[in-house]
Amino acid sequence: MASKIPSPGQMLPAAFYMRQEVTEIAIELLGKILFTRFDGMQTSGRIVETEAYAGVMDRASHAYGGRNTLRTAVFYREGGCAYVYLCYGIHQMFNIITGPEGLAHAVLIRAVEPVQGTEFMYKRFETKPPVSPAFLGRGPGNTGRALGFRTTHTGMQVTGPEIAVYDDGYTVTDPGISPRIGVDYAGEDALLPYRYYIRGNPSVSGKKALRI
DNA sequence: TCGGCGATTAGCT
DNA sequence: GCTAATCGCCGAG
Repeated sequence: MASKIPSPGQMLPAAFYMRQEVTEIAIELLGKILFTRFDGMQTSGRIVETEAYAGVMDRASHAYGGRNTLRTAVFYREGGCAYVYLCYGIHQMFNIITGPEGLAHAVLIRAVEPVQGTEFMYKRFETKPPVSPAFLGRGPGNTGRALGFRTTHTGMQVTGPEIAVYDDGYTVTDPGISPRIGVDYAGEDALLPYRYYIRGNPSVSGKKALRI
């Protein structure tokens, strides 16, 4: 599936991210191409796993309870900008802020299937034994690393030129749906069916460490 | 100012 | 199944 580079297609406009329904946006992002160009390296991957974070009412969200700090201020901006944060001191997690200004919704990109620039991705991993390309974008930490995201990219627009999302015509029918991963601290909100993925895709995370 | 901890991952038992 | 790695954030004091 990742063997050929798709035509660029149409970049999703800013209006796509400004809609109210964050779960709808998270589902529609499945199958789209996420592109980055950092430090002269162009890389892209097909989004195969996302999670929705529903603003100040969602205990799993960094904006829960209306929290508004230096780190989370970007949540309250108009949809269409990046939120990249450091997790466990190691992993750069890439999110897209959605909804109108003030709503504080976000979509976490949890996995991509590498499409373009895999040689740069391998370089970013300084990878040891050869692994399948699918491994490079499996899970949010690996996705952030493969595509070169850093926390300093927070606030950058995802409508180009450094970050962009394209629709190349790939369609997803019957996406998988489950509770979000790693948010047990969120109580009842941890049970919300806010994780979406392309069934059977080898880059989707969660499956027992099959590190091919 | 200080200390606990996290939207994770990989490697070892 | 268990845990180290690793550091900025944020609530407590």
